[in-house]
Amino acid sequence: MKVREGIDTTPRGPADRTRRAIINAATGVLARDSTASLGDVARAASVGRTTLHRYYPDRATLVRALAEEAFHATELAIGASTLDEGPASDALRRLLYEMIALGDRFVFLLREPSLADDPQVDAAEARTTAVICGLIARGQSSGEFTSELPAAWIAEAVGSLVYGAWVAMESGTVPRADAARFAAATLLGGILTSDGSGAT
Amino acid sequence: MKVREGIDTTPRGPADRTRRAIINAATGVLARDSTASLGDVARAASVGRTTLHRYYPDRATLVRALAEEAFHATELAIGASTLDEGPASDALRRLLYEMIALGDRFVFLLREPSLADDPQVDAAEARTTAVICGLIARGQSSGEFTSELPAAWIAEAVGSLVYGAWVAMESGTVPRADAARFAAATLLGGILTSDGSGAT
DNA sequence: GCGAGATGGTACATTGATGTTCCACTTTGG
DNA sequence: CCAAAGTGGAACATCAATGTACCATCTCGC
Repeated sequence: MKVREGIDTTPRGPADRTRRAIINAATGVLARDSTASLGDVARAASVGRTTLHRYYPDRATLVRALAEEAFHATELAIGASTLDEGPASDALRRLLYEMIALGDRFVFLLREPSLADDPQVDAAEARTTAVICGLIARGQSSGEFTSELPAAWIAEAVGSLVYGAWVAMESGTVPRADAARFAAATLLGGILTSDGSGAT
Repeated sequence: MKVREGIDTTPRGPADRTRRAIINAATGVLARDSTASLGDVARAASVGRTTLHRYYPDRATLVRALAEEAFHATELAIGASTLDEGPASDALRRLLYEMIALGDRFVFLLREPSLADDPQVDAAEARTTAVICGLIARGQSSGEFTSELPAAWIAEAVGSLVYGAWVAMESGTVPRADAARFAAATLLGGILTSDGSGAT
């Protein structure tokens, strides 16, 4: 069995379809309940538990595969946001839209406890954080973004708001179509009215 | 993993001290890893596993007690923020400070999977959410806060940023002393510079 | 139709967390 | 000082999740 399989996008074999079904279902289930049993995962994927083990002998192996998939998707999202082009604020807005479109996949990375201090994951996270911090720094030196807040904090706020948007969509608090727009508006402009007066 | 101590409010019985030690330690441990074993919890509380069971026979019982404690603390925090007084923006700022000061206790509520669809918890959460939404609505009708964003979303954003601030403190990304200020600045004013020009 | 590949189900062994019981030890209040 | 309360540890029994083995079935392409 090849080591890196589930990561690539190419719709190869006919039965590799199963692998993707498992990846997708497992990400969804585990993002919502990290303590779900493998039986739950298998059921969500409409697959026998045996088959699940055939593809991913371990729970650890499965989780790792999901993490790699999720990170790959995240990197694609970052790439699709073309962070180097145009005003930093527009780039950041694009990034928020792309990250929120990741749905499950981003949230899974935040919520799976076993990934908490995994060196591989930490490294991948550091990489993407660095890219985002780069964008923030660009916006700060161009004068678009405030320099009163450290770039690292703003990067953290990006993640938090993406997470919040997911929760809000998940609970029905906010329509899926609006979530990204709301998150972007909140992060960029805050919630104060422009003049700040309390005038009615 | 050190857990904070002196949060105790009611200096009741002499050996009820143990109960508080367990509550505090357990909240800290489980907020960081919801899959931690009861042995881990007991060790963090410097208590025998037997003693832990003596106070909380069940894991479920323990978790419920922690949740009640956490919600109580949250309600105290909201109360201490005097949300009805003064400008809504100041009130919201106070709320952020208080909630971030909750530390573990707020995060635990977000991360414990078994609380996900607990009716008691949902009810308590709805109560606090309603209060926060009330504050937001007040700010919106006074013209302080934008009305372009639904109050429910802003309330969600509050929670997300509190969570983000905790993570940032936890990872050392942001000094504990600054986290609340950063979160408040981000939520209220956003990250764009006031004029929005890209002028250097 | 046939064989290869893939799947699902049953059955089983293992493991780690959990909850309980019992007992010896320490602390504390009187 | 003594009894009561509180505590920790060892030693279980239980249980759910996990991982494995085996087999029957299904569905392809040929």
